[in-house]
Amino acid sequence: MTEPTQPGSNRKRAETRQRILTAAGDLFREHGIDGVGVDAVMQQAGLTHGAFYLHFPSKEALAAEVSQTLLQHAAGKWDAISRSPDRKAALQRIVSRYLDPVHAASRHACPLTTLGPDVARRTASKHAAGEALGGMIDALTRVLPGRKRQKALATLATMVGAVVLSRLADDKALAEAFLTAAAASILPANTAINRSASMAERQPD
Amino acid sequence: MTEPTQPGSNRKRAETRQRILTAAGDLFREHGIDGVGVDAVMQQAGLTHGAFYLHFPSKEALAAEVSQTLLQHAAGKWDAISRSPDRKAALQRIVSRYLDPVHAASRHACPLTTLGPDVARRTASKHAAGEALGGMIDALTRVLPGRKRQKALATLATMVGAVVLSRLADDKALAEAFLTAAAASILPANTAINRSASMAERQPD
DNA sequence: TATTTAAAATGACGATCGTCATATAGAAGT
DNA sequence: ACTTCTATATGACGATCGTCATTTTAAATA
Repeated sequence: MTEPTQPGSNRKRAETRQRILTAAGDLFREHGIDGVGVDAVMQQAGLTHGAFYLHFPSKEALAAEVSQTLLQHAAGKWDAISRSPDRKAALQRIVSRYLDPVHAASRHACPLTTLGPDVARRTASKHAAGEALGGMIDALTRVLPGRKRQKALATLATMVGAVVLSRLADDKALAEAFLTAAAASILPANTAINRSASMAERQPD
Repeated sequence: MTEPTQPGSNRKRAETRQRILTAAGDLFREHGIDGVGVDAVMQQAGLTHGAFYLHFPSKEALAAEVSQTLLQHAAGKWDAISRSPDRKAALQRIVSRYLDPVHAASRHACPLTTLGPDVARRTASKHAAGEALGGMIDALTRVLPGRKRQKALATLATMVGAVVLSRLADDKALAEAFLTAAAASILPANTAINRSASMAERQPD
């Protein structure tokens, strides 16, 4: 037994690394990647800024790994749900969670909607996020009636756009209207949206 | 004729202001609002950074006005097109231009797709963009079959999301697939997409 | 307990950030 | 030609940016 837990104290090292990663994930989504400095990330992780370079070679590398981690987490959840035998219920669950007003407005909203353009501008982040994005598309394809990939692409676009616009709307009623309109256009007519029934958008007929 | 052009040299002043505005519009869309400094904006406008505060009280105010201006420009174009008697052709024109692969990937893509989250984080910018956003929704409502506002909200979400995802996709084929999938889901089945017919997404059946 | 090793803290670097006080220059009006 | 005004340029401020060399702390080994 020369290595009880790991060669060195590798476990603690990995834990610290993970703390930095989650701190950055929260702050990046809230203020944008360029809106957050390395020192703010380290402070939130409970360390001083100098220790950052013990764990990551650069802020750019951190951004790439955050993009990947955040998106992989979302893709994993979708993947699990999408393997349910009741595909109709699975789709309903994915969509209504994604478009839930509280979740859409929160700091933990999908990174595609809070960091999309930021990631798109960074080659490394873009590439790191590629695989997870594919996973989300696959999960959506699996639960959509017809299982057409093209439909999944359009559906994902509708969901992402609705949350982006909902966050951008200055008026609360409009913010919710984007979400319910997107849900109505994706879900079959009979299934309703489940959470926080707000019905902010009223339309004759 | 005591004021041939304007009281002072107000015309030149307004021109300079406009140059700053367009320079900021280009740079912000390319690098994000937080990714561009005041001096970079002024340099692109052909001035030194100190003169900035002759025209704007702060970078925050500039960001708000840029958001408003860029979105108003887009809303104006949509509004004009949407008043065409041939509503079907108008819709086709708006959608196929927005989802054109060259335009979507360009530096001049819709500010909703390049600056959406940046604007959403800034109260002033958010509020400044509100009216123009309403104009875009109205224009879309006008040309959509049924003229339902709810449908317009979902359609706008699909368009915005498709361009965001297209810019984020690391693979060119996927980038174009998002755009054509969105167009196919918005436009009636018979109308086809007009530009740069690439057909990157192939699907049996 | 003494020694080795790895993680975190400290403090500094050059650059850039947003902001502004001051100086210059050039046009307008007399 | 002389004065007034206003647009722009200059240069500086404190703060923060990303990065890293150096030192301190603490854990593991002997």
